[in-house]
Amino acid sequence: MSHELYQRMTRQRKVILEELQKVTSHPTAVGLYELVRRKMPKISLGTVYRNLELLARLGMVNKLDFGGGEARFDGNVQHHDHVRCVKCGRLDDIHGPPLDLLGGLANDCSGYHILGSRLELFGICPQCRCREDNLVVSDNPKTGV
Amino acid sequence: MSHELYQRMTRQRKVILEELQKVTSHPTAVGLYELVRRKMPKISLGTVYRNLELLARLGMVNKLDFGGGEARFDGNVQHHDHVRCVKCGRLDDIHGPPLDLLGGLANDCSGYHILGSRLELFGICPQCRCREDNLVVSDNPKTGV
DNA sequence: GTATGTGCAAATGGTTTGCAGTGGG
DNA sequence: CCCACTGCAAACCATTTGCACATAC
Repeated sequence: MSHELYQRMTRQRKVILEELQKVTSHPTAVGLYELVRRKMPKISLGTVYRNLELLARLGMVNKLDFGGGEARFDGNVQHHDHVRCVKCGRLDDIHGPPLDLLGGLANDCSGYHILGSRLELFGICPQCRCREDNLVVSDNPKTGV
Repeated sequence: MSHELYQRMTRQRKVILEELQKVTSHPTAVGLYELVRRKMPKISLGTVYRNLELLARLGMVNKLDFGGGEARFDGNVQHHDHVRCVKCGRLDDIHGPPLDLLGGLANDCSGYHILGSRLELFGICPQCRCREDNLVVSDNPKTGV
């Protein structure tokens, strides 16, 4: 998306990108920090934040910043929509045809120059529906890992 | 939405609700705090936050918590979508037919029990387009007031 | 060699909370 | 009269930033 280029591919930047592309779980910055620390124990959280921000600007990762406290990150940069669980905050992909709504809407947006759109669905995730039935699951909704 | 009821209609709660319903500008908590202080100078920011949270739980106001730092609040509780300006953070209503997308999507959402949806468009607002042409506007994007 | 990147720790900014006192019903 | 609510200030938590050192190129 941007034409800015990073200057150096540091070991840290490489591991951060690789670990994020390896998972499908939309980790938070802290969750990814914990993943990356397994490979590189001395990395700092600040470095993870700085690199995620840079990679997001470069369009190499997606920052999913739908309110609710923490942002989540996605190594899949193709446009796709998401579903969030209102109970645990878990975020999943929506598989299926992308929603192209811009055509019909761009005309009546109070004079805005429309650049893009984002759809968030919310509901109860399968895990939380199970929990309601007293079944145990092992995911950690807090860090998204 | 919720069946919880507040216990007391305090002066503070009343003014907060009235001031929010009076404007169409989707203020932040701090922006609303400043509006309310004109009527009630000794009110505290914590009280504004506590009441906004309660009123949102009761479905009497809408909390618009699309990432990007601060949440914004809307006294109009009818469902309607929003456009956000990527330059100044301003948030406007989308006037026009509501987007009912749930029907076609609910089937393929990874087993989620879908409760609702929210569409955010983003672009450049009329004010920022003017600013690019060196015109002056008086809005305060910071507080949304 | 050198500017960019890192680790660390402190700062920031929006929001929440503990507590002692207030007031709505 | 009493418990929910308030003002105040401190705490919280995700994120950002300043600084001295390290390292990719």
